[in-house]
Amino acid sequence: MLAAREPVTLRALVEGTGASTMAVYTHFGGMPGLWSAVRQEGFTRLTARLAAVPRTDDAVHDLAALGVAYARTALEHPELYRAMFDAGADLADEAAADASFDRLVAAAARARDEGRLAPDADPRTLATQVWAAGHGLVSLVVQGVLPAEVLAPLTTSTTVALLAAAGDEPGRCRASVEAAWAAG
Amino acid sequence: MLAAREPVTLRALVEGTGASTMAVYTHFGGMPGLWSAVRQEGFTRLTARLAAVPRTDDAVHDLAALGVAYARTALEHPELYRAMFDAGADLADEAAADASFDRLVAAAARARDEGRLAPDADPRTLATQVWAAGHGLVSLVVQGVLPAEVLAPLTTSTTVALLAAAGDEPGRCRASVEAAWAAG
DNA sequence: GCTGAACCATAGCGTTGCTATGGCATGATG
DNA sequence: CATCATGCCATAGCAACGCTATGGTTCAGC
Repeated sequence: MLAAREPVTLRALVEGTGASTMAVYTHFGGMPGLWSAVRQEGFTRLTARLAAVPRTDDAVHDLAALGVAYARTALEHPELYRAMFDAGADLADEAAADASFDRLVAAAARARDEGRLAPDADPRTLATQVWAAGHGLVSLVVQGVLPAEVLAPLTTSTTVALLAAAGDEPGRCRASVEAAWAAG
Repeated sequence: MLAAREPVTLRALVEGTGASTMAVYTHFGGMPGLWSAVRQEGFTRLTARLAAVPRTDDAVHDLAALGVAYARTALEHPELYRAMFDAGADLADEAAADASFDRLVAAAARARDEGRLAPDADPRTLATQVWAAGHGLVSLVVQGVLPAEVLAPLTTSTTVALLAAAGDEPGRCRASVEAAWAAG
């Protein structure tokens, strides 16, 4: 129903499944609980996608590859992505969302430890910047404000700008990030 | 009702106004039309806020000041900001939103023309990057994912990174952007 | 074979957005 | 001045929404 852009109503949901509306309440405790489960599933899929990103010997490439996987996941199921970041929604298992973010922090830390970034660069700050910028671009694309074609080039240049500001050599950085987008 | 975080229902809206539900339909054509008008009002206010940003002789400072005004406006009325970028909503007058963006593009173009940025820097691309990154940070703060305290420093460093990548001298750039946040 | 708990189908409540209808102004026209 | 046309809104009611109370069904454990 999300993919078909149909309004997700309780009655339409159980229609055809042979179950009645009560089944939703016994299993999810109501409509908000169902949405919470949907978001949970979204973050679970996202975490699985990020976990499947292979580790290479280029930490900056891997950091960018996480961003690529993030964007691809979001664009594959835009409605799910919007549901994940829907307002006024509390996530039952916040660890799922944190796990994805921690992977980004770890990649940034590795890039720093391997000498690609300045020694005083904060991986957490950098990861937050990359994530927020990517989230902003993906959000605008997902809801049609920006065309999908600009996502790759804009995310690339923004990521390169952030990493270069953190100490990486711009030319080498751009090569790593562009390789990640080409591979993904 | 937005500020009080009450659910905006048609019946609750007309209660106390002496009018009936039909008034909403004659003036707005229904509930979607009313939300469209709310978003319109949001963009109108945003445009007014950005128009009130004074022009100095530092184009980079002015560009950052637009970002500060944007963030301040969003955080003052978080529910209005969320409504403005709500999914599945078509804006009646798209020119209002474009007007705000054009101010950002103009500021970037001025920075380039005054020699702060590289001659081949594209103002439109840079403006889109700054806007998307700011939108991402503001969105995450507005819905409580990130704490409000990180907005100023993260927006500052991201903006500096993007402008530095576009050719500005990092130290001078940071001074300009930080001055904008201190003034706003 | 009995008991207790878990689960769900049925029916119905209150509220939602929305529409059909009719009454009441106001302003132009003869 | 009388008449009609038009725009606006109050009333009443409809279909659909999320949700709950109730009772029937199923199945594991003793």
